[in-house]
Amino acid sequence: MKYNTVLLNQYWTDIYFHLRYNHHDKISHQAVRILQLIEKRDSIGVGEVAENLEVSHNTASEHIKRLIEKGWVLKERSSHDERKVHLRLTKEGEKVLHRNSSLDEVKLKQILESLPIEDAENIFQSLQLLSECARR
Amino acid sequence: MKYNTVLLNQYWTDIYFHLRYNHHDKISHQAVRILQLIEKRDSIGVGEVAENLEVSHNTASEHIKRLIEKGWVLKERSSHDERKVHLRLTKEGEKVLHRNSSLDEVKLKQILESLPIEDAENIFQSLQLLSECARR
DNA sequence: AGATTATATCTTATAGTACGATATAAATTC
DNA sequence: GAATTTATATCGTACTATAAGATATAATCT
Repeated sequence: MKYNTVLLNQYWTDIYFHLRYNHHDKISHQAVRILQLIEKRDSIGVGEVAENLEVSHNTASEHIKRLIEKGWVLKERSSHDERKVHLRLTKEGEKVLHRNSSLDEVKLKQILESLPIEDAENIFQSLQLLSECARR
Repeated sequence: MKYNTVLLNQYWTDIYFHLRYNHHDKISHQAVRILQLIEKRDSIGVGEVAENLEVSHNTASEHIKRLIEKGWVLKERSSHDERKVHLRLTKEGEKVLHRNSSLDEVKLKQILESLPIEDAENIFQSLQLLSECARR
């Protein structure tokens, strides 16, 4: 069977375009990427951020400094190896990331509640399955 | 019935985090937003871009100038009203936007082909339905 | 003690973001 | 047809983001 990934992507981008948050955060491209990385990874340091964004370690260090100044990220030194840093999001950082990458929960709920239960459950199960495959 | 939109968003962001493109485009936050807006709207001018991004018209005009310089956007004057501008994406602009908002079609295809046909079809139909609801 | 690793800071350079003021040119109103 | 409105463009200015090389520091490993 041939799958129409082009059409699937059209659905995907339409959903995000129409259901995303209308926020007023002043946030840069790299800032969102770093926040995402920190949230999705169990434990991550400055070097791994640099590697992932494909920028130099000093650039990554500067980015993180700015995110800490904004109150979105916390830095902790590893107890085993005091050179290493563990990054994690603050509550505010989680909120900012949510507004910049998730679907608006009010809009989402309205749609789900307007659908027949089996359709809503299908959406839920489909995304669950796809996310599990995506994580390998 | 209560829907767990928080969990659904976790699936959503996991999917995008793991299946997005690893691109090397140097692109800013606002540039992606404007490209998306131009692609999703039938016809859009400078003023509407400004309104949508909630920036002043001169700022929007500057953004668009830069996108034109990069070869991602084309500007055409309306034939009915020569003051108005119609913006549209170039082929290259479409590609850049795709790499910055869509799911990697190779990764997506691999996953869909690894699933039972009814699961893949369910994913397809679920996203189709959700996108239709999102567009109203 | 010396090498390596992980991160931070300083300097410099370029691009992105934003807006007020002003300009232009087409369309509309009086 | 002169005055006004509308849509967009440009100029000047200011501040932030992005990036990397050079250098520094401090912990850990050999």
